[in-house]
Amino acid sequence: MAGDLSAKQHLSEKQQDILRFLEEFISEHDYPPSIRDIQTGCDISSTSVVDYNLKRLEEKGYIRRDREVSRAIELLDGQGERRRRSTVQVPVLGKIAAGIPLPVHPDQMAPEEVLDLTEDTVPNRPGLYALRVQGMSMIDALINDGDTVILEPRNSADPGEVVAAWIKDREETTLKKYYPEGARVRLQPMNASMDPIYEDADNVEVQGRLVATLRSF
Amino acid sequence: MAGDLSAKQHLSEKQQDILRFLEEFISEHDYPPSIRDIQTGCDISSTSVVDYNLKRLEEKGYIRRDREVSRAIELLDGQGERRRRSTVQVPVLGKIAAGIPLPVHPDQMAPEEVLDLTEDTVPNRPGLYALRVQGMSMIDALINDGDTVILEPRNSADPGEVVAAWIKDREETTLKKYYPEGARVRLQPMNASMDPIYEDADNVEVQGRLVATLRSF
DNA sequence: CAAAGCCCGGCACATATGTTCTGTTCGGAA
DNA sequence: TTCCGAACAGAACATATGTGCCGGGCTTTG
Repeated sequence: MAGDLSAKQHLSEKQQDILRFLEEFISEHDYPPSIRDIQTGCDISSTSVVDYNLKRLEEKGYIRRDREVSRAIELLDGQGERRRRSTVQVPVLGKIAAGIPLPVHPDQMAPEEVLDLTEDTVPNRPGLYALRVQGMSMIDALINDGDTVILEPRNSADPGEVVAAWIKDREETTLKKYYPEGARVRLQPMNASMDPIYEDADNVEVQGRLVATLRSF
Repeated sequence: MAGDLSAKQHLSEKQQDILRFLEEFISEHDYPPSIRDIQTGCDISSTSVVDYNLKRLEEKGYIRRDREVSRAIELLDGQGERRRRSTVQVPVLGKIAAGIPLPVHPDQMAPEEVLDLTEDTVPNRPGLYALRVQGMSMIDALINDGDTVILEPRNSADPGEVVAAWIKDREETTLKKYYPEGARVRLQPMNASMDPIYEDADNVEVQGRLVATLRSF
């Protein structure tokens, strides 16, 4: 028990109780409880006891408080890191299938739905949007029917980035790794066992960069 | 303008300003601002003006307030639905590669990292854990090197579910659709163009159910 | 033009809420 | 025992914060 460096510092039962209550309250209300909310919620006899234990929790890196500010409690992870990362709202602009181009002006479209994602899922960049994949035309990009792809609007790409490319003469959008090679472009499937295709640079139009893919079951 | 059921109701510039400030403040502090915070943050002359516009925002379904409670503002989506879904903490328990079994007792392992995910990414079920995929042995499940898989601990599965199955005599974990067929089990790759494999039921051990996969670029 | 309604300013008020002070209780150390 | 610090009780205090009221400018409507 002693000298256990990596272990969480000891929390009294009351402190664990408070921590649980904080989580529950916040997830229910979207704002933190007041000291008296905690008092009644955890059956504690006095506000000073709550305050006392909150101070201990703050010392141990489980919460952060702003003095004099009501309900100013942030949940931390026990090592002083913020636990509740901010979320990013990503509009779902529609479906994508082989032969259907991506939306050209994502900003102007009315989203049919908005995804709430954390930065553990997608990096927070401006203009991100999502599309539902319909059909299996992108199986060579390891993307299946029903998956969701997150894209960042782009007109060009650096070599090696995964892009949504509109191939003009085929009238088709494809997701591939992008390698410009002089007058032509090599488009490499994500599945390393598959062969690349080559197109004239004129024939390829970068429409966006692939940022993430999601699949739920 | 009248009778437009689906459209968002008109928001004054000041109201949009307040809404933006709310988002910004909450994502920065993890707790909502007070009326006076909004006042100074949006350069509004009086608390009553803030209050007035908050009332309008509440009527229009963009926020919800609890009366008499300080900082009790929840963000809604304009149709009365909660916008800030609660997040789920999913521990990353390690890597997975061909030939490496899944952790048997996920609860007891110390996570090397914790993912913060919304319910738009994974359903909130107890015991979820994540693994980083190493190597391309799961390419037939449309899962690539570097992907993250989210699993739910399970000892059995319903037909058609995607499971992590330990195949004893091969000493290998595989992700496939699970179809029990009498004394044997059909394991169907997720890529519909690939053929299923068949194993004796005795030789297959369900270790978990695949809940989601994530890929970032 | 008057009446009505929307939006705003300024201010005082009530209360919601964090803080602090004084004690008390309980174990373990000296 | 005595001493001391951690944890707890209870209450008073100070301020942070939501609310109500009154009035004014502005537009709309008749």
